[in-house]
Amino acid sequence: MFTLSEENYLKAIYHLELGNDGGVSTNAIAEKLATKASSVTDMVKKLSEKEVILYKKYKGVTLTILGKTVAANVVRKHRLWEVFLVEKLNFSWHEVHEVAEQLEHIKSAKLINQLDRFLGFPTHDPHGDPIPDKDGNLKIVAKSLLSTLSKNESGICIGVDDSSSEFLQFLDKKGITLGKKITILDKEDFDNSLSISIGDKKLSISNKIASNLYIRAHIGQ
Amino acid sequence: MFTLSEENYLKAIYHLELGNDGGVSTNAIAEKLATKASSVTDMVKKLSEKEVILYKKYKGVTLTILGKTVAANVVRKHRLWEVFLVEKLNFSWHEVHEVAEQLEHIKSAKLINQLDRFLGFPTHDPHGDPIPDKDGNLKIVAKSLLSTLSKNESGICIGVDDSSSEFLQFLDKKGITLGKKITILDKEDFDNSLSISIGDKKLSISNKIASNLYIRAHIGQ
DNA sequence: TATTATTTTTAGACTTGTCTAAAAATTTAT
DNA sequence: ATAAATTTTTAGACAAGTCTAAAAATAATA
Repeated sequence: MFTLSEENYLKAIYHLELGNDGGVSTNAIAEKLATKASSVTDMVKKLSEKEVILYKKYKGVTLTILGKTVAANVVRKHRLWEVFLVEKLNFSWHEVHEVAEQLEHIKSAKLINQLDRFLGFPTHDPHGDPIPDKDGNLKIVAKSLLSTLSKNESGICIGVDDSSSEFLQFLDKKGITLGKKITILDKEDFDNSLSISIGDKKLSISNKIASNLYIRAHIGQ
Repeated sequence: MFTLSEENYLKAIYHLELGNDGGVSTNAIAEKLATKASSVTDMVKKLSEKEVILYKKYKGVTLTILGKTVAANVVRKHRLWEVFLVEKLNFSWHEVHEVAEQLEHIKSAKLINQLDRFLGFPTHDPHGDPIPDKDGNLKIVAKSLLSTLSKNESGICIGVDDSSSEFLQFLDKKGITLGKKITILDKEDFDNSLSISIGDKKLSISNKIASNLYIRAHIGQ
C-alpha cells in the first residue's frame, strides 16, 4: 500500500517519463511537485526500497513494471473521477482537476470498478487524455496539433495540450469543446493565425491557441 | 481548514455528544478512535485553540457552534457518499462505511452540493441515519425499536442501531431492508423472540435483533 | 583539462500525529 | 475522610515528510 505522498511522486514520475524518454531527474520531479530537490532524494530512496522505481545516485529514476502499474492506476482513478464530475455533476472541464487530485487517492477496487461501469467504460477524460485500463494500458489515438493542419483540412477536437484552468475557460468562452469538428478556412502567413469554422460559427484564433489543441484527422467534409 | 485527523476527532466528539448529554471524556474519544488517551489530550488542545471545542483540563470537551457545524458537515458528506455508493454504484449497505470514511474528507463545496442534487436531496443514508443539511441541522424522525412494539402492531423499517457489517449482512440474508413494512405476529414470553411478517414472508427473530431495528409507527394495515 | 556552474545528496532541524511511561488530578470505595 | 482505583495529563520519544544550508558529484565552458 502506498501513502498519498508516495502516490503523488509515482504519478509525477509517470507523467515525466511519458514526456522525456529515459530517466527522470531529481530536479524535474521537484519542479513538478513544487517541492525541494532534497525532499525528492529522500522519497526516491524510499520508493526504491519499495521496488517501484530504479534509482542510482545522481542518475535519476525510472519506474519499474510495478511502479508503472501503481502510477497508471492513480491516473486511471483521476481521469475516471474527472469524467464523473463533468458528466454527472455538471462541473466544467476547468474545475475538475483540483477535486480529482483528492479523489484519485481513495482506496477501493470495487469503487473504481463500479464507477467505471457507471460511467459506461469511458476511454478518455474531459480533456481528451486517455484513461488507462485496469492493467495500466492506454489506448493511444493518433492526434495532431490543429496548427499543423492546412487550409481546407478539418478534424475532430479530441484534446488539449495545455490544460490550465485559464486556457480551458478561454475555450469554453469561444465554444470550443471536445468532439466538435473544426475546419481550417484560412491561414495568415504573417502571424500564423487561423480562421476556422466550428459548429456553425466562424472564428479567428492565434497560433498559440492552435498549438494547444489536438485534432483527430477527419476524412470527408 | 481542518486536517483529516482533526475532522475525525470532531466527528467522534459529535457522535459521542449525541449519545451522552454533557461533556465528552478523553477516554471515550480515545476508545472511539482506537487511539490512546494521551494522543487525545494533545489533539484536544489543538482543537481548543482553533475554537471548535471547549476544553477544561480533566473536565472533558464539548463542541462549539463552529465545531458542531464542521463535524455535521463531515457527517453530511459521509452519508451522502453512502447514498451514492448504494444507489448508483450498487454497493451493499454493509460495504459503504469504509469507503465513505475516506470520501468524507474530500474538500469541495461544489462537489458535495452537486452530489446532493444528483442524488435527489436524500434525507437519510442507507442505514436510516439522517443526513445533516448544509447548516448542520438534521430532521429527526420519531422512531421506536421493533422490540417495543406489541402483537399485531406494525411499522416501517427505517434504520438500525448496530450498523456493524455482520449485522447488516445478517439482515440482507433475512430480506430485512429499509422501507419494508414489518408486522408483529407473535411475541414469545420466555425469550422475547418475535414472529414477524415482512413483505410476503414470515420469520422468527430473536430479541437481540429486534432491539437493533428502528421502526416508524405505521397506522392502518 | 582545469575551472566554473549546475545538479544532487547529505546532515541536521522542524511539524504533525502518534506512542509509552510516569506524574497528577479526580473519582470511588472502604 | 482517607486510601485505592481510575482517568487524565505531562514529558520525552518516534516516524513521515518536509525544509535549509552545506558538501559532493556531475556537467559545461573556456
